[in-house]
Amino acid sequence: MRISDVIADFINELLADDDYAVIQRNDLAEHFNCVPSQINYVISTRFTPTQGYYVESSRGGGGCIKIRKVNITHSDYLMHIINSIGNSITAKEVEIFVKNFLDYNIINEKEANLIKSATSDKALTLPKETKDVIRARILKNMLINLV
Amino acid sequence: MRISDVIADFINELLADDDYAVIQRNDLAEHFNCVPSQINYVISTRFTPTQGYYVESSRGGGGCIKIRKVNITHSDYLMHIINSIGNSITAKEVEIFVKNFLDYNIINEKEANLIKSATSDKALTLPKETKDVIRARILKNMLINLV
DNA sequence: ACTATTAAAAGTCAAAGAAAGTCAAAGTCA
DNA sequence: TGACTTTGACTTTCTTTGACTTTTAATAGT
Repeated sequence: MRISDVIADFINELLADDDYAVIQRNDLAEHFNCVPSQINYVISTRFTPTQGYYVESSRGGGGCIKIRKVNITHSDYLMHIINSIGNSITAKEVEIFVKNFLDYNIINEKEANLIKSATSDKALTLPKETKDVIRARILKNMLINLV
Repeated sequence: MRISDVIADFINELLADDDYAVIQRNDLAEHFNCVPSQINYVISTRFTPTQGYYVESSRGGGGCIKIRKVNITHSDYLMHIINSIGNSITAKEVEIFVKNFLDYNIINEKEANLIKSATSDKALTLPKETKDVIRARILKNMLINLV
């Protein structure tokens, strides 16, 4: 069995008990006898927003990685949307999604406005191709927090 | 948990009771078993004017540090923050702002998560200089919705 | 009372330390 | 051979520590 899968299983086990797993990259790497960056690999391939996870981390003394699992059954509609978003999206498309979420009462006005303003062209002053890619990343990360 | 966070929490607790906290740097350092300058670090990273705190101190015998929480209305506070954000901001700084908004009951958990995820390094995979500039733009755009 | 001295604070700043992140090369396996 | 995995050198971020500086209240000496 791949070491990546072993580590992923370990994290999943932590997540089975609690909906947060807090790990320390170096400790975990030592525990599994691998290089620290392997942990990043595992997270970036198996704990992405598309897969229903939200990850935060902090560096420096006392730093750690926090992985949150989202309760998918709660809103598979949103999960479905998150999965359907490619790696690039326009502001217009975001607006349509947001309007639907509002219609379906998945989010409220305030949340809708937060999403729209975070992903607006006004905020993202970047070259077109980069802009739409970053927008997709932002949107997915935000949506995972609404599930 | 980081010693800096422990100290910050301690000060916040003092501030929860009263609207100012008076501490003695050396005593506090001894109490938490750290060097005195650690207290300065905590204050300069977590109790800055932009975060809504006003700090005074006096040296010499009987000297002390007085931290006051500035009391203004939510919308004034938000406007103040929006104006104080330059054209660039780090994820760490956003986190501290968000923590303060939560403390002030300006936003709820869900909104806090939305702001953090929209401005996280995870979402903004861009070169450092660009990243912090875009982050500032996103944050300001989001905050305007909360005023 | 009025200095001069002393000691008790707090402030500064840079180095060291402790995490995590990135990226590309090398390896593996279907 | 092409996609996925493993590895490691290097980078970035944040925290902790400590030596040195500055300020000022307290105290002692006249």
